[in-house]
Amino acid sequence: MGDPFSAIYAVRSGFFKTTVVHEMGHEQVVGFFMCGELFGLDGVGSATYNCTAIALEDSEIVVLPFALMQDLAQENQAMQRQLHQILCREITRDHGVMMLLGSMRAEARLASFLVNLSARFVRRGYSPSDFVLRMTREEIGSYLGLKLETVSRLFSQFQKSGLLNVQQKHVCILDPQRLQQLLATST
Amino acid sequence: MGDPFSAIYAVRSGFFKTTVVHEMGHEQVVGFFMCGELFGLDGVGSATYNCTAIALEDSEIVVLPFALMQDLAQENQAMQRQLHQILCREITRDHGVMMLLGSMRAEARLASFLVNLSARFVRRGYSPSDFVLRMTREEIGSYLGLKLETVSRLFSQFQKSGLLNVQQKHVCILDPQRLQQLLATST
DNA sequence: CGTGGGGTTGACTCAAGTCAATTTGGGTGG
DNA sequence: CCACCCAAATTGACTTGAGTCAACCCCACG
Repeated sequence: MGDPFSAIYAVRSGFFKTTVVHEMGHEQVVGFFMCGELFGLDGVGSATYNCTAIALEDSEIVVLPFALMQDLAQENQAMQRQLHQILCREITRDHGVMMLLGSMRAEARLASFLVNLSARFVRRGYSPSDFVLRMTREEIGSYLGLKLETVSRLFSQFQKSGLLNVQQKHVCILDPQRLQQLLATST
Repeated sequence: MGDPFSAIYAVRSGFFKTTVVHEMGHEQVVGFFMCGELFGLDGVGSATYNCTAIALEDSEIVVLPFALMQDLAQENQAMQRQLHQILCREITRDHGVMMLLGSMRAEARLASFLVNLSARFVRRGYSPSDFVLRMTREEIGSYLGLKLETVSRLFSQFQKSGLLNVQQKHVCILDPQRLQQLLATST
């Protein structure tokens, strides 16, 4: 954050979080990015980045100089459309998170988070039901607008009710169906 | 929402809200737009709009066909940059809302909302301290992740503590300084 | 002049936060 | 290789901020 904007970044391997900081040191996670996903888009409009990105494990990224992308977009219509799509998808993604933070109960938030992760893993050819979280409970909580204790309690509760198995960072989803249904649990 | 995407919209006069709907009817306000602001950006990436826009009073809009804007951007570098900036600003704006929803107490959320409105009014040459809300308590609540009763109570509380005067939709900010300080009230 | 949607207020409830004690497990240095 | 260390995670007891439910008021509109 604050660095002059010059490029956007594609995750080649590994796992990242992005955070924004509020007045006076309070910080919040605004996104998690895995292989094949892009971050740094928030800098496009301003002279500097508005987020800080942090690798949650050893990772590799591809640097995409934005000036170059703009030139390509100017020459090539398909490329331009692609670029706009990328920016817009970030907007839509954020709206989803706003929805989650604004109107879902803690239970539904965590369920939504897990369903989302699962979908992203499966798209990459990993198991949809068996994965390792790269982030801490505190980071999950920050992203979901919850305290770390609440996140921990919810994991335990989900486990007790047979939805999944948790062993620290290792999660195994047992009943994806019921997890999905939790999302609809209205306020 | 759901209509085929074709254009973005600039508010020429009046006031709009945009909403997204969650599984099964539950709806949330994701933005308010006044004179000079743009909405409909959420449709850029997909074939259809992801939000519904609703005028909160008699309003006029300028329709900006997106295909046309893309053509212009392709010819003109400054135009292209402008367009990217517009999209990105929406992302940054959303991050701000995520921060608000994820980590601020009810009091701070409403204060933030009022400070933001005030800044936008003053930029348009209106009074920063004296304005009429075009939206209901319920819409404010939906946007801020609060219930309408909570919003109403907060207005009363702010009034009692001399921060502002409220008379239904008419708001008069008495102590902008202290209102600003409320934002820092950490969780 | 009645009607109804929006707003206000009070009493009560409960989901999530806070504080604090304890466990787990990975990583490090002797 | 083992013992220790410490950050992360878990769990319990208690508190509290915001939600819920319900009664009532205000005022714009037909």
